[in-house]
Amino acid sequence: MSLKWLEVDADQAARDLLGCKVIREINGQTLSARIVETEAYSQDDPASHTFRGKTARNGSMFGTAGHAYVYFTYGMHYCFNIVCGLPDFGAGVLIRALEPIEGIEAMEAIRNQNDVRKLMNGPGKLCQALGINRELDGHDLSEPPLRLVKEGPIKPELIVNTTRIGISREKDALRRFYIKGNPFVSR
DNA sequence: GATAAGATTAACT
DNA sequence: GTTAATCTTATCC
Repeated sequence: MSLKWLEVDADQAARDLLGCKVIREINGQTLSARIVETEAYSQDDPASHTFRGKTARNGSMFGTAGHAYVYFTYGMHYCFNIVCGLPDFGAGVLIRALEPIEGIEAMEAIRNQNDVRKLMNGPGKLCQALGINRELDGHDLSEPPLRLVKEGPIKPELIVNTTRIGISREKDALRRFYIKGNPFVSR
């Protein structure tokens, strides 16, 4: 399936990604989960890694929509983004929380966490649960071992739009989106 | 070459 | 609510 539908601006992509499914194949095992919380970032936004142009770290965000941008932060966590918009414009959507579907036991083991609500309710947590690291930076999400499948759309009245979490610039921008009432949202 | 900050998390008080 | 853990990257000498 083509991921051409991600060639839209980051805010639209962040909305469209809610409800979509992420499928990870690892060690002969299949893990899957549904996107319930996202944040939009783009080159014209001072809070975005791409604001000051292309670097070795953020290069994949200037690539084709539907690919992954994975970065390492705070000395211990990875964060998973989905590139959107047109090539050469650095934009993407941070996946902040997922609702576990398949492979819950395996993920509980790797996370050392047996409460499913706390399994993938944060950007660093879901990367640990799915075994996402820098090796997947730039990966085409229409191909294994990490795929994105369109689902939804979520009804507009079920999407909550708020300020983003954990940033120091552009704190007032309403670029965080999550599914109303979903128990797997980070906060 | 040095330094400060970071799209976080878990464990405390 | 506060803080430690831990290290890469961007930015500035």
